[in-house]
Amino acid sequence: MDPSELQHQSKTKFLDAALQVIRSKGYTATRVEDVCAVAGLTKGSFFHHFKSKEELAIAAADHFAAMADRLFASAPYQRAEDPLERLLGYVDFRMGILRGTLPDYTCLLGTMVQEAYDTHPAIRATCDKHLSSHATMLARDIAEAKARYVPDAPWTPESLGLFMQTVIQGAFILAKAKQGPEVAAESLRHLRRYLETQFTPAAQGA
Amino acid sequence: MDPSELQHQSKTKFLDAALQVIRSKGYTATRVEDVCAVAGLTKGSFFHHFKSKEELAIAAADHFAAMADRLFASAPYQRAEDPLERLLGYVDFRMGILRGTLPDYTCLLGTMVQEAYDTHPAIRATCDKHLSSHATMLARDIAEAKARYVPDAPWTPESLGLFMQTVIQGAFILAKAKQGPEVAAESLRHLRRYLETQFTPAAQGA
DNA sequence: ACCTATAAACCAACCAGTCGGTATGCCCAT
DNA sequence: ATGGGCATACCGACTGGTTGGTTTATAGGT
Repeated sequence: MDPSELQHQSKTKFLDAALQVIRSKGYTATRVEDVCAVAGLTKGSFFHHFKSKEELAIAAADHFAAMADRLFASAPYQRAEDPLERLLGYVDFRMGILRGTLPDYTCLLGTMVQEAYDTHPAIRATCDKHLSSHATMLARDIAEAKARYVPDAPWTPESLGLFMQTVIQGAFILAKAKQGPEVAAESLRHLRRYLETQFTPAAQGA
Repeated sequence: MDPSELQHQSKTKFLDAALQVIRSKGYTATRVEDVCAVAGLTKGSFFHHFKSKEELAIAAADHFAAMADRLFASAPYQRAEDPLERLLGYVDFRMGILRGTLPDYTCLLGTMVQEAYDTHPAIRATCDKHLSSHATMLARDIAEAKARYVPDAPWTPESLGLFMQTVIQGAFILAKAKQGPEVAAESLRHLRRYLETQFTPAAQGA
């Protein structure tokens, strides 16, 4: 086996373990040894691959964002020709992945940035980068749909993309409070309804 | 000075300090001694008033919710006769209180529940209780406005009240990521626009 | 021989919670 | 009115478990 592939394997184990543990307990309460236990490796190996716990958090954020990018890039709704259909497809798709336990579907970036925004600037910056880039991805479809259906709508594509992120992040908080995805799904339905109204010229308010 | 008032003073100092520190650093990263330092009191006094850090968190959540209740109960928009005007007034009012630093205007409940939902069931339950009760307060105005303007709208008042909480909580996450309230205010503008469309009979989609 | 990955024992700092003690004020019996 | 008993508020040194990070050692591939 290629040694760089071996490294890759162990590092990936740590990163996957970090996703799971941090999304359950938050960044601060996550112990390096928790991550090692879940990864099935030891601290010696951990500090061979990461120079600190904070570096793990940043790498985990990158790892998470890369996974999310692949997930959405390969989702079936992407094949729709109509940008609005893709946008609504995105919301429906997000509703569909609210499965399993809370750590399975909540967002690592939102979890970490809430805790670390003031105390760990590097983590905050990384979470911001990925959250914003996800919103920008949405903004591309939004811009296309806006040009096609409601060119005079009173919002920018960027702003609406960020609003979609806002709803998703808030939905996870309520889901945690209520211990289940139903309230999150219901919020996504409201979001979908908002998008429908905004892209329907007849109904479009000021 | 009344001794019970004295107790009240010190306990309140701890609670106010906890609001500030936990909203900056999160629950886990908050050290009891941080709270003591901000309160200007000592650990001995702290553990005289609270039996554990977790009990502080729960008391702080209650304290925060009570403050918020007073704040919104006495806000000027409450005087409007029209329930829809009160609802939109609420959103505008929330936009208006996005002032100062992030710990000044973000929500203790959302911050704590995100971190503690899995590890501290009692904290989770308390946060849920207050978040839900705030949403229920909104749902009262929503129900009145729905009856008056859009009795056949396709959502329940409870669901829309929770959605408003969702947007607010998500807005704080984005504000933390981007280090300022602008993105939160922009999300509240989208929320306001959604409310306007949903309470305008002509524009109301299925 | 050398280098990477992993292991395991170890260390020093940190921190929630404890404990012995002081101060203050109230109640009530004398 | 006074002094003893008692409860409450507070202090700050201390403790014991925890945990991020280090060090030393070993296995195995080249």
